[in-house]
Amino acid sequence: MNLEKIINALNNPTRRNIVSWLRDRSNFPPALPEHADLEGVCVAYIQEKAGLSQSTISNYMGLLKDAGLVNSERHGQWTFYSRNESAIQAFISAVEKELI
Amino acid sequence: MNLEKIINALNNPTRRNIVSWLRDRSNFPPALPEHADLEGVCVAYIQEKAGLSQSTISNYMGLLKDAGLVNSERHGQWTFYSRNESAIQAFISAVEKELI
DNA sequence: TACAAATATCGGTATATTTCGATATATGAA
DNA sequence: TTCATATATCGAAATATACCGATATTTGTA
Repeated sequence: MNLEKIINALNNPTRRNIVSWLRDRSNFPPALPEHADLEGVCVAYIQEKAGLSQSTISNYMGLLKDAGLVNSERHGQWTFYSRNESAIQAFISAVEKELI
Repeated sequence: MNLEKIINALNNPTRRNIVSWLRDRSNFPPALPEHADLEGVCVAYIQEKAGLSQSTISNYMGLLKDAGLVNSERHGQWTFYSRNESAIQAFISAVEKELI
């Protein structure tokens, strides 16, 4: 758990939004039928929702992944990102421990 | 409650340390006798503990204050900073609400 | 009033972050 | 193998942050 990296990753409103949006698949367009049973959301959908360039979102997802806040799985040409719930919980606990 | 400002203020290890150190007065040298009944810690003590320049710490305390995480009270030539517990608690709650 | 101490503000340099467009890579399909 | 699609990486410009030393401000005291 790298608190420094996590706070850094969350020190940006779009990245916080992404983590929040990923709570609910219905924040994004429906998955393609062949992806129906896969977890996570592809980069293109996140990009569309965030309204920033493809490269920026790819970079953001890399930061969130590197911080451990999201998981990624590649399936064919797509990378699917989903929340890492236990890491998010651990982060909250760490903030409480460090601050409270 | 400006989450953006707060996360920004906490996106620095020294500033997080300061908020943490302020939990316990005994992290600093004893107060002068004439300040014995005052809440908070003066800038010089915080500076000494942090090991950064006076201007940097003054700036940091301004950021923490502006974010609402600390209170300040001026008494004579001294400014005493103390934690704003309710703001800290509100921040934790906001992070939970936004992320969890 | 003059001085010293504590803190705040200013101006600057080095470094980091934001965000983009262009390009590279990987993969499925024709 | 060639092409199109999805994603990742690169290089750059604009902006923000981390700190510092120097200076200004405030206040108590000689």
